[in-house]
Amino acid sequence: MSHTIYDIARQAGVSIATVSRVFNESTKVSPKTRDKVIQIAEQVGYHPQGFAQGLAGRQKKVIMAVVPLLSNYFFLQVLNGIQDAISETDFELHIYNVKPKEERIVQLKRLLGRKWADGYLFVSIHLSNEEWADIHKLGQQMVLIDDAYSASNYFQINNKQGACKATDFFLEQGMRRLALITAEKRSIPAAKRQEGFLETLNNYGVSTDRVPIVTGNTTYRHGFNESNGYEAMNKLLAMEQIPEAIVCVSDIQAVGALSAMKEQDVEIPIIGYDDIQLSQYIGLSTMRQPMSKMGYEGTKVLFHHIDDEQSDLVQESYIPELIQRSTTKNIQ
Amino acid sequence: MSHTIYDIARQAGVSIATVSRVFNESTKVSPKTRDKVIQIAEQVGYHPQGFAQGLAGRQKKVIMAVVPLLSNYFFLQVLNGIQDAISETDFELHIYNVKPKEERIVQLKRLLGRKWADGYLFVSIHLSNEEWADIHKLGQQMVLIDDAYSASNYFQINNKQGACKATDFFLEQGMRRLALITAEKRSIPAAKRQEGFLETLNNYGVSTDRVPIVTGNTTYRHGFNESNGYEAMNKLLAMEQIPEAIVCVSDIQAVGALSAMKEQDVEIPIIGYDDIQLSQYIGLSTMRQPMSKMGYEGTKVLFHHIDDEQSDLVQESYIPELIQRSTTKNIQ
DNA sequence: TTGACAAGTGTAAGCGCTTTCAGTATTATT
DNA sequence: AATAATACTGAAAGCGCTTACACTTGTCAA
Repeated sequence: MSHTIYDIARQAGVSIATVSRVFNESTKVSPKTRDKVIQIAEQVGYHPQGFAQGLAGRQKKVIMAVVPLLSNYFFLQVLNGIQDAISETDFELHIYNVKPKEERIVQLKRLLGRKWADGYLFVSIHLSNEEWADIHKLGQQMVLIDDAYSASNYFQINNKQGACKATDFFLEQGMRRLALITAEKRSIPAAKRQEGFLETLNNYGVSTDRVPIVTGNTTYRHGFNESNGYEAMNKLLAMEQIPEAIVCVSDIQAVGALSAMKEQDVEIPIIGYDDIQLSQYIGLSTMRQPMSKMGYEGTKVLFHHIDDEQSDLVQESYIPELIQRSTTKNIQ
Repeated sequence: MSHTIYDIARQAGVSIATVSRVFNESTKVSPKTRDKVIQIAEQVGYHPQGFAQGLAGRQKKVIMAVVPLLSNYFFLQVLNGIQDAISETDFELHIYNVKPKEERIVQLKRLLGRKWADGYLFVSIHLSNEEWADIHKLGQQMVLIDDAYSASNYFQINNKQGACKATDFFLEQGMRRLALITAEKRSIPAAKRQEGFLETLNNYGVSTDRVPIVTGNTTYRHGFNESNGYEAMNKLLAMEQIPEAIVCVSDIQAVGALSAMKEQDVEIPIIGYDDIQLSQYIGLSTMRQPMSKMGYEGTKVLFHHIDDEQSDLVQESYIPELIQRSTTKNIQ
């Protein structure tokens, strides 16, 4: 039923070393022998077993992308970029989805310890420096996407700058009474975005003492959810002086905020963050991040490091781009 | 740097067999020895290498989900279900994304031949019977999700029945001048949905001779795209007698159709198909498929078959559910 | 003709585990 | 006390491959 390299070797009248060489296109094999082996292999549908190759060889020809709960557009985009880069090689991509029920760090250490792949891409896995240090110590090639750790390759997004851009946009329009819809403080991206918002106001000489910074009570996904935005917006609408424009730390919250506005029949300019697929359809202005590019470039860098362990670290921070849609078009 | 079972055995003063037994929780090991081994392993951060276990053992403890271009909500939902089922076990889930640039069947045969996993879940991989037969012959445990092949386990959706339900809904409201926005004929789901549409009309005694069945010219993804729906809708709007209601073979096309309606400032009831995430936000009525359930159940079945190779085939067809939202709410 | 070299191939030693089988120490049974 | 049963452990044989090394030819310059 199942053939091994021995079967092929026997049938082709050669040694297993030769069969192996044919499949690895490594050392010279005479065209005649090669053809014979290939012919037999095709006939019986033989392919070298991944596990045996991985154990015996120096490379496994596998890249593993480690992602958290596979659930949103962000990963899909990043994965597409990764996919593109992998397609150019003879590596396989295996995706590992961290299980929500088990402690992350334990799971990751086990995964790396099991040495499944030649290199790992961590997508949106947010760990503390100590935790990354722990992982890094395991000595596997890796690149982080959407997180940063000083001793590793990473591609991240400058959350602060993104928020600066959004805030700047409104200030340039002459608006001064801005508000921020934020998420939980312990979310680093949320914190950074908030920082950018405040800093930009300061730069423009706008006092930040009484700037409304609100979030909802729904804490699912650290507050990055629609209900949270809805609740937050209602808080803003309940204020005696309603803000002129709103910066929001995520599109999904902005979606909730928009429903709240609609209910109260008001229209306040708003800029979200992430450019989720939905935003395009509902005309939500947003900060777009170069997701697929990060995936692609990150994978390229990983391959470099697999080929040459000594190559220099690559650490990039991209700045998001403001995509203007209808939620900022009615201004003026 | 990297430890093997020998290092652990030596440090713990036992044989490698014992270390192996500790990690496999198999035969009895005295608590004392077990603790000693575990302690040492934790200390140095040892985990058995996946490749060595896979080669030596009878099980690899890996399930592989094979998916096409990872790009839409459908897979994400299915994957969530798979994930849930996997979480209940000590298996790992590896996701394999078929590369668009290489011929599918070649890729799949190679993948299975390499024996990466104990079982395979094919999600939305549509092949002909001959092709499935080829794959099946490789003798791996597998279940198809969103496709069917008689000699294999599968979980599919009854596309025809779904379309029947949608069509039925409009007919029940007394409407008779219906239209269908379809996709390319070579897409089996599209063809089945069209079949259901026509059959239902027939059942109600509505002549199907001149029923408008249209599609756009954009063939990307077999016509399952927004532009296609937009173009198709414009064709319908250009008819001398505009239909009373529209059944559409996909939500994404319905989205395009809705923009076309908006442009011409008309509102015609429409039901899409798939219940993509967006539909909820734009209020598109649609046929919802039990995606996550299929993933969950499919994985369970796969485990059964891995445990007991002889167990009976499971072949299920689910019927989608009509989700009514605003695009069908204005009816009478 | 001879030696040097290249090209092609085979032999065999692992890679890091699992698992069978056999052995020893311990406990239970009569 | 003698025997049987049980609990635990180790030795060693693979799992299916890669690859260093050795070997056999054939070719060509000297």
